Amino acid sequence: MSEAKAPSNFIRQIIDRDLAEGKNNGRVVTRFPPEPNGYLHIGHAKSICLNFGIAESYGGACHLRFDDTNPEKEEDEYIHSIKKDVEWLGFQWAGPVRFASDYFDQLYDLAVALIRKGLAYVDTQSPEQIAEMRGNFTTPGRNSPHRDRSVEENLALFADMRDNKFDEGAAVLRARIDMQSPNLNMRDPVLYRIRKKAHHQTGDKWVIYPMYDFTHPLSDALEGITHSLCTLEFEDHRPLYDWLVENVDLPDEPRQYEFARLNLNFTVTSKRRLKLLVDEGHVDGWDDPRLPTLSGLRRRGYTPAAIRHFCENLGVSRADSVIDMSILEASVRDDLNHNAPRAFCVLNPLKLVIENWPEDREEWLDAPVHPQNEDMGTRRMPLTREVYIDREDFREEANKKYKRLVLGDRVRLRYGYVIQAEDIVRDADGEIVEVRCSYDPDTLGKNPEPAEGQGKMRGVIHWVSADRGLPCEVRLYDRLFQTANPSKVAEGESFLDNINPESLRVLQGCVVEPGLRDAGPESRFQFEREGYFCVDRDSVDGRLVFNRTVGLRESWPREA
RNA sequence: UGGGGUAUAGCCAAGUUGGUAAGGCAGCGGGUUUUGAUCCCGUCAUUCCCAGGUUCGAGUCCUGGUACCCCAGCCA
Repeated sequence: MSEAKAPSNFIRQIIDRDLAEGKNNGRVVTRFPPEPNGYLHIGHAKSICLNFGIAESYGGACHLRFDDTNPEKEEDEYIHSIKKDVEWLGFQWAGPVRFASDYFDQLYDLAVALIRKGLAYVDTQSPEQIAEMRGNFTTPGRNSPHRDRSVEENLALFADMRDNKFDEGAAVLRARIDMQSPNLNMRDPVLYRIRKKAHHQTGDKWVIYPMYDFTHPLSDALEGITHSLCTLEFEDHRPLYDWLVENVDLPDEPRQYEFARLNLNFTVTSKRRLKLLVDEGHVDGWDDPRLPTLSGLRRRGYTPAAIRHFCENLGVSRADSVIDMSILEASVRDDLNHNAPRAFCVLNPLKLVIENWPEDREEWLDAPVHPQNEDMGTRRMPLTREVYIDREDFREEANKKYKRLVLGDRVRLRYGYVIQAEDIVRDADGEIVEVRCSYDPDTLGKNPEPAEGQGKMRGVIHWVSADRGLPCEVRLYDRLFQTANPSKVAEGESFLDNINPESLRVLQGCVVEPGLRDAGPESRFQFEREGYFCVDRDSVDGRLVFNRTVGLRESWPREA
């Protein structure tokens, strides 16, 4: 796969300009700040590629920082999976894994400093009162009766909050900004709230937890982040981000820039919805191959390179967009086409008996591992009297557009001999259970002489020895949802109603070439003429399970 | 309804002192091929949300509209 030089985008232009102006002493430091409350998905990959990609190409650094300010939703399991996914994509964060919770002490001190400046106060109104007083789009907010408490009183109250002297919800620390602001985020936003819940990192040390709006800009400043990249919905928060950076006494002044999040059609990328699909068992866990989670894509057979290439080709802009699933699929096809070893697998076996082939003869044929890349070497496959071909590759009769085996016509067994279908055997129900054929011994590696009375060579089909082939299971996936925008639902319906009932088709009794006996989970192959597949972790010794990553592009007329 | 944003091909997306519409995916036509794949070649916006205006010249500037997205958590 060609090394894509990261295309220009408005963020890189900002950085170029900053560098030209000598800002930040020439440093470029970004961060990827997931909340450990779910698994990473393809949308996060865009952010990861952007942040790490920028650090890489500017000789800067990118931090991995867990934005763990809400102990009610966060879990260790997510921390592990997120680290694994970032590494799997091929990125390495600078320095240690960081946590916003690492800064809880400093954050507390900064909050105290804000109180001292008269820029923050403890509000002991109820949540309902606070919401009511905040006003709405058309009505300005009204000042809290506690807005003008003395610094001393605020200091004491905030200490009481920390010291567990209040019930949950009984008090919050708020910034003292402007209740009249047309931007609701500036109407004295809550900075700290009380949550009597153990935290996965800090245990029960704290009963007060800082809000995202307070934590994020200050964590950025504390880490010396220069460019803090986030998605569009945080745009309205930027004035608050700037307010905090300005009013707090820290040397670095990070800047926030927003870009459009990635949306893919026919799937969902919201942690809430993904979690629901997992929790309600609509899918087989967070790594279900139908999910756009990174672990799901990995299990599906996607490569890190394919995902990175996909993200780099997307571009970065501020326009809302929905990318076609087909573009993601194209990226993995492109990668696997170049890099996946080839193999034969018959998905829907139909027995083919070569009548003029001796019973006990077993001929090991050479085949390239990759027809366009000799460096990948060769593989050997046994040809025996009885082989399996796909039912789709045989018809009693067909028009000339059909390039497979037809009764009376000839076809090549790929990397083997040319055969001619002579007869068929049916079972009691009239179903074809066997095709009898003859082979031409003079056609290995060369085309047959045109001869009288013989059918034409219609094409090439794959096959697997009936004696030597390995039985396996193949799982064919389709899009998880039937509608392009699953979240768009009629009154009273949920996105779950848009689930595609046929998103998974399990094929039993498939047969794969014997060379794959020891293939381990996540090894990827192109099953020639079928598509790209990878070994699923459900495989057990002696019985492989394959997931179809994506089919080959098919551009032939189906009416043939 | 107040605020903040965004509109360039079927889907993304470049376009930066106004100078005559990149690239990717998809599509279409042809060639090669022991994978109906790959690969190769060609083709694919007289027009940039709409309407006016400025200008020799506008996707880029001005004016006025329209559509869509985000915000009223003690979530992130």
